[in-house]
Amino acid sequence: MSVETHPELTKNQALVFGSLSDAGGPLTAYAILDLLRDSGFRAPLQVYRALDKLVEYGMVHRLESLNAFVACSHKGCSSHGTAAFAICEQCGVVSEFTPDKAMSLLRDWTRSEGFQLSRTTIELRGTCRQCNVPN
Amino acid sequence: MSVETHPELTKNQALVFGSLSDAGGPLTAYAILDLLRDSGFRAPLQVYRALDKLVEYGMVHRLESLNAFVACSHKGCSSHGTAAFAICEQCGVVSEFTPDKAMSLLRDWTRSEGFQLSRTTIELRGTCRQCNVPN
DNA sequence: CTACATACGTAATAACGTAACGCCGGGACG
DNA sequence: CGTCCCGGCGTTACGTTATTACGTATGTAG
Ligand SMILES: [Zn+2]
Ligand SMILES: [Zn+2]
Ligand SMILES: [Zn+2]
Ligand SMILES: [Zn+2]
Repeated sequence: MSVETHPELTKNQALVFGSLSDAGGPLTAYAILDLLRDSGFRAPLQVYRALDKLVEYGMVHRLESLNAFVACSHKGCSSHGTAAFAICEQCGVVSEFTPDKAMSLLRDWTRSEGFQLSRTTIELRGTCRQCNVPN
Repeated sequence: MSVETHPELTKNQALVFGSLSDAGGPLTAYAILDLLRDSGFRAPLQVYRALDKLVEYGMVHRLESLNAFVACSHKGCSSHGTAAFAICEQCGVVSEFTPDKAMSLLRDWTRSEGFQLSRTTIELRGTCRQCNVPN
């Protein structure tokens, strides 16, 4: 993986990334917009443009099954491989992990099919340990 | 049109499933709606309600990264485990496969975390063999 | 008959996402 | 210096995806 030291964030990118980091969990683009109205945000595009860059930089991940975005849980966001997410349907907590062995098997399949892989989405839905306790 | 096996489908469910089967690939809910206007469909909810049931029956899968739906490629739709999808970004072809070994590793992770798994989304984006030919 | 469950039809609205326009500031380069 | 280009930005308007709310019809159990 190339070591992507990435340029200073623009003001809007920093605001959006700050919102996601502070939230400590997933936010939709429109939720971010609402959080940033006091900072001058007025339209969805301002959020989506910043999110596009942050995703490109690997600092933010998109959760396809939620139509939401979450700050990468890796400190400093040094580049990492494919991320996977466990999403609790009770409490909404999202845990990011790196499914290296599973990815290796998926890549075996893509190679055998001649499929050139560019991006992988792995999202597990269920109930986290906290929400599982019988009470 | 298409096969009907499995639970007795209602008229609307059969129409939606037929559209997806005939398409041989993913369709959005609104694309299905347009296809079925001549059959009397007038509103998105008619499509979404049918899709909900078809997904519940395992006859249709939702592609989260496309906001689209696809008929299960297992003819007869005998029950199967978690499905995974390779989506060609050039030609749009979607290949369904069963990532049993990768799922087993993902389940190892969920067990170790006490996460109770209910649904899994695995979607690979890239370029299929056809679209990869040097030419 | 009543109560409940399931499917359905329709209208309206919410939630998510993008196209198109123009403006501005900074860097390349003649 | 002037001019060109380009990335980021702000705004309007629009397109796409999904749900809420309400009412109807039908079948079945008690
Ligand atoms: Zn990450
Ligand atoms: Zn939880
Ligand atoms: Zn399937
Ligand atoms: Zn292709």
